Amino acid sequence: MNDNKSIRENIRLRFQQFLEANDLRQTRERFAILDAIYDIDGIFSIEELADILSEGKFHVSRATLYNTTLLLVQANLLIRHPFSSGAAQFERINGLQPRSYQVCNNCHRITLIKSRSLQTALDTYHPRSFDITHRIVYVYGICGQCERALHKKLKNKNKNT
Amino acid sequence: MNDNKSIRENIRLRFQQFLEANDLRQTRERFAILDAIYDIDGIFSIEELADILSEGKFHVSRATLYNTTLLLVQANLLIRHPFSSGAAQFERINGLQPRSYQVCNNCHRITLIKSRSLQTALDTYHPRSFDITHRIVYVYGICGQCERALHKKLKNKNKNT
DNA sequence: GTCAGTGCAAACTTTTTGCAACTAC
DNA sequence: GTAGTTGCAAAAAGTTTGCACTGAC
Repeated sequence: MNDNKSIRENIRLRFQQFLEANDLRQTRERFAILDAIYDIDGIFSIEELADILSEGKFHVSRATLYNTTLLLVQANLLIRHPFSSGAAQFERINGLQPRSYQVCNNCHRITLIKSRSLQTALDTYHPRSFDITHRIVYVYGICGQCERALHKKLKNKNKNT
Repeated sequence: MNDNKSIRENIRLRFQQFLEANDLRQTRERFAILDAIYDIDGIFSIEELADILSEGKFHVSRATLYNTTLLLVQANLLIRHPFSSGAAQFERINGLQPRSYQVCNNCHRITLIKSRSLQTALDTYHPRSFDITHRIVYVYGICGQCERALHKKLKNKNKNT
């Protein structure tokens, strides 16, 4: 299937339109960065993005990476996650569908939630005088694996008292 | 109403329980920071938190602030937002109720959404083997004010062509 | 040809770390 | 008394900025 290819074309077109609408130039760097981002499956940092690009023999400076990721976030082609305290973490978005993540407070593992009911529930929310570009849900908690580990730990602790 | 006071007591108790459960010490600093956070209404940075504390004549080092905010996030008494690229932005949570935010891509203004339907929709989501502590929804888009401004700008641009 | 965009490196901001002093348990 | 915590300051990590050069329009 060349579904993936057509998604890319669509993404590139949307970025192009965004640049035109905002009187910004269509540079090789900007499209190379967009392409690199759509090569990455999942969450990445600026550092990792720079690595991907240089592997592909395309060098861009830090300044340009920061500048372009900011533009992509504004263009709603990229999201910025609230995880971690160090480097910013990004993830590409295809656009309109709401994305939901399950985040474990303990092991910090992040899982994409694919709940039909949650999706439709979000779709039904329509605020007045606010033009939605995308929605993200974070469900924080303790995953099954950590739950069992913590439970075991607690049991051992009480035993020793 | 002393509702506020009882919420505080409850929060302090929950932090205390969290510390005990994790074999962590109950220090003056930790509770002072928790108190300061619950004095702040809305989003704040580490810097602002330090200011609030020193106004209250309580000095704590950066190291302790970073350490304690991390603990509070783990204890689900504090959330960390994905906004901005510089300093981390935090906000207290009372706990169980899901929180929803409307974020403007243009002016970056953040508004708390109080939608009954959105709340209940989120409440109906129950994943298997995942113990939810809290949920946050971010609805990104363009606010009415920016919408009008951008529209006007676009009109002027076309006029000049 | 002009000026927005880029690269580079330096500056700056934010966060983390090491170690001595302190204090909760 | 013994760790876990804290403060301080230094180091590291991450991001922004200034300026000269380049290339999109």
